[in-house]
Amino acid sequence: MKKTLVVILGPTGVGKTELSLSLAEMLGCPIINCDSRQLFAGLKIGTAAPTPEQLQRVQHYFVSTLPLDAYYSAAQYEADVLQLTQELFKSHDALLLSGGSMMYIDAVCQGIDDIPTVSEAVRTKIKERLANEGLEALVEELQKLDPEYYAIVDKKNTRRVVHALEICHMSGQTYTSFRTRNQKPRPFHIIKIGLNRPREELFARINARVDQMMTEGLLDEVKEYASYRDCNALNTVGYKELLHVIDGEWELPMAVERIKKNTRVYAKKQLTWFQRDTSIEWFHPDDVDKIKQYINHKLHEEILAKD
RNA sequence: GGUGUCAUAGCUCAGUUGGUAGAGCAAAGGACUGAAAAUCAUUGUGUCCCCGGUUCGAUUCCUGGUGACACCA
Repeated sequence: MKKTLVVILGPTGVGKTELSLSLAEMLGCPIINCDSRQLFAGLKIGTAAPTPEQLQRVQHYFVSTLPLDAYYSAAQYEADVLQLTQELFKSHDALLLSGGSMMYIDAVCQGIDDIPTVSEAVRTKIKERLANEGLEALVEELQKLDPEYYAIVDKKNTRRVVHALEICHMSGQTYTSFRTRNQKPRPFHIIKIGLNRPREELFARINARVDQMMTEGLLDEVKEYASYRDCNALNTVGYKELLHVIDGEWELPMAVERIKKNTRVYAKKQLTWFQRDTSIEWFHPDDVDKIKQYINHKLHEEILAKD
């Protein structure tokens, strides 16, 4: 029988965690976390990570497994999840992948191109040149080294330009040559369940959740890990704003408002990304029975199709 | 009841010496392939409270009304 990965996705704060637990119990399977920040140990309150009770209810993978200063990427996540699913599918017909990190979901479901990992030396070199010569100089060089990517790249987006240039230097080839955008085949079926609510409802939940995080002690959590401020893990909504408070630059109420706003913006960004994916079947998180019915229907259908 | 001030974008307000208006916040929409909760970029038509008057023309000036606030009774 062909194995199935059930993906639960949606904007932050929509209610993925609770529904995933319920589905995991129905399917008798563990949950693979697909939230790029819940991966880091320590970021609990601010990422709304599953609670100890929830972790007890259902076995989770990739929650709090990385040190804050770890280098990690969507590509690494793809490899890690594929390896894990290979193991888990030996004892399960269905697995649950739950989270809102768009690129991580795509990495698992479609794969991302095989691009060389940039060495520390190259990364540092380009970084220095960016500081000394400015973005425009790098854009100009990219035009020479990879005109095809130059034509389509967002020339104001430092990250994109720098990364393309890093790859050119790293490999001696164009960045374009690695960008096949081919969809990689997976040895399992994929069902995507999208969760969404009316915008007002979603935003009200987000605002309330931020207040809740503050009463749970988010400020202390940020203080505790403030020394990791330069790590990517801390470049996260909720953490970056409160670091300004710790530094005495912002008043707390203002920071809380910013966290709410930035979380709302993030939620919208997620929805924009997901909207392009026509394979997603959308539900309101409260329609638990409907969702269960849909999943059972799909699982059954795919068993029949396979047999 | 009297006097005064105010009424402009979802909110707080600016402004137009009379030629139908713009900031902040909020909001909306978008891009995205090895840092992605990251990074980048786009978007302001609103009965200028209502009826009338003056005027070629009123959101702007004037009469009246309505509402809010303040003060005096």
